[in-house]
Amino acid sequence: MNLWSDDNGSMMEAFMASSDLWGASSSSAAVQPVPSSAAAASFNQETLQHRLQTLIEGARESWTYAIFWQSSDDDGSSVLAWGDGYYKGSGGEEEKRKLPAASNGGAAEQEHRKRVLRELNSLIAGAPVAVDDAVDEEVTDTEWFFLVSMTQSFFNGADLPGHVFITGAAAWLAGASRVTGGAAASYERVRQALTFGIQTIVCAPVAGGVVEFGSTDLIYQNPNIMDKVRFLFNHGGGGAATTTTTTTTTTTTSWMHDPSTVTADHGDSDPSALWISEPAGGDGKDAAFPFPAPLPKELRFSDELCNLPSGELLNFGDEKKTQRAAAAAAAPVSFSSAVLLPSGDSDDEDLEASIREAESRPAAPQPLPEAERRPKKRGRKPANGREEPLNHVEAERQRREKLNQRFYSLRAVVPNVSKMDKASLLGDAVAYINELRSKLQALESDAISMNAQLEALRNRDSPARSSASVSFSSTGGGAAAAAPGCSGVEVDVKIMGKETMIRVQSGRANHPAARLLVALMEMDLEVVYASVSVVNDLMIQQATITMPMRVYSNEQLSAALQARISGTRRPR
Amino acid sequence: MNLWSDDNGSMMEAFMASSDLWGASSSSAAVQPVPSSAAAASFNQETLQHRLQTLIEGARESWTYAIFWQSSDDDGSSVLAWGDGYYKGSGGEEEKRKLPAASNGGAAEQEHRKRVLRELNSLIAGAPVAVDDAVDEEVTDTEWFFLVSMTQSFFNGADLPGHVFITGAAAWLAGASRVTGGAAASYERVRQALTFGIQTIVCAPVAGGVVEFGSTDLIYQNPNIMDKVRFLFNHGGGGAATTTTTTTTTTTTSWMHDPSTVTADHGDSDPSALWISEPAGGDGKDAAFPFPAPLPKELRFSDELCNLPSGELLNFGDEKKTQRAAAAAAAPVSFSSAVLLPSGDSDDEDLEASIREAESRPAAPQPLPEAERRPKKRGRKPANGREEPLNHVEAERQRREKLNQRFYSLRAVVPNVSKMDKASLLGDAVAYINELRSKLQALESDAISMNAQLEALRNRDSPARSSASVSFSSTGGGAAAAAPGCSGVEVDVKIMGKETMIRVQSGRANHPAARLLVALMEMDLEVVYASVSVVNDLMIQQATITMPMRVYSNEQLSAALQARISGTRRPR
DNA sequence: GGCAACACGTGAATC
DNA sequence: TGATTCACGTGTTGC
Repeated sequence: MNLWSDDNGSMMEAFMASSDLWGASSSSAAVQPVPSSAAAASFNQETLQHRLQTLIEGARESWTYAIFWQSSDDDGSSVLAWGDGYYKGSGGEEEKRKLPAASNGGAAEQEHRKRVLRELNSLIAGAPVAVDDAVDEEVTDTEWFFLVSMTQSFFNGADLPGHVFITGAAAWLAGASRVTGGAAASYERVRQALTFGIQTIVCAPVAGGVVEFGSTDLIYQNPNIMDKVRFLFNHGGGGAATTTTTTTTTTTTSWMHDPSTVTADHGDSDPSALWISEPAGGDGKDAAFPFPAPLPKELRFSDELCNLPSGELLNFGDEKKTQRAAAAAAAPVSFSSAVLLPSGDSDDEDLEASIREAESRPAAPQPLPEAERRPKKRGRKPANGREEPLNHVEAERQRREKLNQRFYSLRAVVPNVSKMDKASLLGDAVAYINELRSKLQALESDAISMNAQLEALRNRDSPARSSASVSFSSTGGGAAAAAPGCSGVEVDVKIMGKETMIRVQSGRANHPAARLLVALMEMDLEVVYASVSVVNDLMIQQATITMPMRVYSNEQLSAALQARISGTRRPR
Repeated sequence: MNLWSDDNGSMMEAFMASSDLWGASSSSAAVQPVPSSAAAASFNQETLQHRLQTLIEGARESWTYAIFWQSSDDDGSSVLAWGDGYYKGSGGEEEKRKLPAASNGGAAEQEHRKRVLRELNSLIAGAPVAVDDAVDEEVTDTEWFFLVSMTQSFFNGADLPGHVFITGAAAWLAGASRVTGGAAASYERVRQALTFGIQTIVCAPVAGGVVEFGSTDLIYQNPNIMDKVRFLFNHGGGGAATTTTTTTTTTTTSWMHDPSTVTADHGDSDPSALWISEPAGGDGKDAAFPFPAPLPKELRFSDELCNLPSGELLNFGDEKKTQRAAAAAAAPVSFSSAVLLPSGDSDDEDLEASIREAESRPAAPQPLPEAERRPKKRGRKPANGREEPLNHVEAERQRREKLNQRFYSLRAVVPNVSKMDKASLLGDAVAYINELRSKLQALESDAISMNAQLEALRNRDSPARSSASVSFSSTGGGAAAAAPGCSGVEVDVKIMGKETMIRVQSGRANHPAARLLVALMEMDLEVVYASVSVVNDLMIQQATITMPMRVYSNEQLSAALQARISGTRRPR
């Protein structure tokens, strides 16, 4: 039941872009005014709309909606306001029947909703043309909840999104229908969601705001969707380990980067956070929901997940797939109504597509449906005639799926990914690995030297030390007047007992003094005296350092300093 | 000029697999016997042959041959012997003309070579049938060099491959023709290569042996091909940072994992080693060689390399592309001769393919060839009729190329990749990142605790000081002698015209000198004089800097320095 | 409308 | 021989 599928996608974009007009609308809905929703267009590196859609549509759970709450903290107090949203609707056929009967509040409420929608529609369409009978469809609870959300905002950490944004800790509320009196219900938004039939609501902090998504189903915590959030809403800030679980019924368990587990199952599990599922509760009122209670996570085996039961990994949101799923609900209906309302006639002509979509989503327990699942390609030539390629196509689909899954995982562990595309991700991953590695190397050498110092300090009580030797540097060796191609940095080191004298002659460019001192710092050598002088373009440094218990040899020292001073790397 | 293209590839495999017979052959070639070449078939996770071919064929430079020297150190002494090889030949048309005239040694040598080849051929074909006139083609120098290589082996680090294998450091010898008396010529293999017209020879250590490849062209060092070596010859051992440059004419420069640079140009440069090109020399006798001297590396810009001049990144060896290139030389010739000899008639019927291959390899300077380059797809439906998709196809090709390049780079920095496929690579990369991260975290906490211990031990000797400690060891601190705000750092700044005098008085702990100088560096203030002295536990720094055009005010400067010196952040 | 990025179906090659 | 991986050309979407 997909609203604004591709057919009216542009219309929806206009709808979203014009949301700043809403504050001026004479909407009679009892909601607070929108503070500054003009931010929707300012976040433009791929439309938010599309990312939300990707997030929701690709998931194997059936999420109902997704919202990006955008922070606009230009003024002192931060405020989260509607950034963008995507409404998918719940499962499909039961929504129309169930919800109006349940808690819709009767005719008056419906009339109210319709009136508001009419006004909104007229705002979008520019003129109030022919939208009257467009909204005589019933407005479901979740639709209404979603639409009303557009008008809401949260100041200074207020309510659930605000809290998540301030604390930087994600929240996953599931099964709240059974604990309406619980702690989470203190949030107005959660309470509201509950009354409108949302059973699961998740808020995750992202760059510049909070992503909230929810479902009328009971969905237990799983990391994949959080990976996806991080991937799609690339938040460089916040750190990669800020997510935390908060559940209404279970204890909070945060799990940060346990490498053993991640390494054990080879990157298929979420590397940044583990969501402990709540085993109890949830009388999943939607019996068709494919993941009963302790959803079958794929922590199955270590090396490769090539031999998965087919259909297990089909959860990557992509254009075609979204279209495919959306095609089940795309119905011939008047244009402006299609924007806000799902068409009532769900008996569409594209029956196969809906069937396929319905049976490809629930991870089919049988190994392969094989003969069914007609591909029903959209705009491709089927090359029909063989039966072999159908299987091949499926296999290839799964291979791509797996690859994308891996990309998600990689994205989740690499911070500061510059762009969203795969090539950049790979490049950034490489850079990140190198950064990590060099950091590790630096730390390791630090640790070694510290260890040596520690040892030295400990052993200083017992007077059995071997110092005294005075050796001369090996680098310069008299001639060595800046060999061709070399960097023109001369380093002389004289170790004299506990103290060591260092003389460095270099150019004056690139801050050699800072380099020398940083190098000494990183080797944990304390400076007792130093002088820097510049004559013409030559810089001459002289330093005396203390090195209790000769941690480094003469050669090590001079080589290290030489490298650090003449190196291209700029210490920071 | 592709020997053993796909058409006779199986024949070539048989040829290679039967190489253990060679020791028993009555070959009259003056070469040492092969010790144990039966290893060719033991390295089976993708044929070596194919990987060598991929390595060579995909590169943008025109390599002539590639050899895998396999180590068989089952017995105590290690020995490198012929593992597998791939011969591509040089450019093409000039080979036949130039080489026989140059140094072939005349008719006697030719007769000798032909006789050896005949024997080899007869060994392969099983019976000496009709191979007589097959080898009346001239045997070029490089072909001969390659073939003779099959019979060679290197004991215990002897010669260039042995040395590379023992030291684990790659070697890139280029332009050696001008320095025949140089150090590299002490290697017999290099000398031999030179005499047979090889101008560039590269040896890289890989898992279980050494990959050697060479060219009759002068090819300067570039990291891409090394990435590819690492990717194709997945060496889990050896570490990813073992490569080192050795050039006959320039000084050796090794460059290990400089993270700043890698981060700066965003993973497009080779992350593991930088090959300094030799700017001089190289009267590139092949004028058509596309990369003149300081080959245009892509260290061009920082963020993304989307807008490359098209055709820049075409260097990934792949089946189709290899086939395409090979098709240029596949000529109708007798079977057994085609195995060892290129057919003489280079005027092939597949003219378009050769043209396309010839003009797609040299990175075309013009933005896009546009109308030319007929796709000439092999088994695909062309959907001809439009002219738009041709460009699209090219763009897509380049996108894939870039992605693969990134995969190579990633592969190069991730050790222990379990399998060769992309999905495993990604998974392993994720695991590796997490491993690194956890290691780093552990080390960091170790460092903190060690630092605390160190501090404690140091303070035990002279219990008179808790003053001025800018200790960042927030962990053990206890009373945290360094109260926030009063860090015990005094900064005086006097701006006097262009020069500015700075005086800093602080504790001696935590390297305040380094902090000061780094702060100055980051504000881009050049030091003309500085002195650091320590009296008791007090450090007094004095510095004179130049500040043309008063960029900072007195207050800004002193505040910034105060913050940086007393801050907890340790500059790196 | 060009262009970049992506997923898809498909042919081929490998094990 | 079936499974799996890969690159290619193509359609599509969003800027």
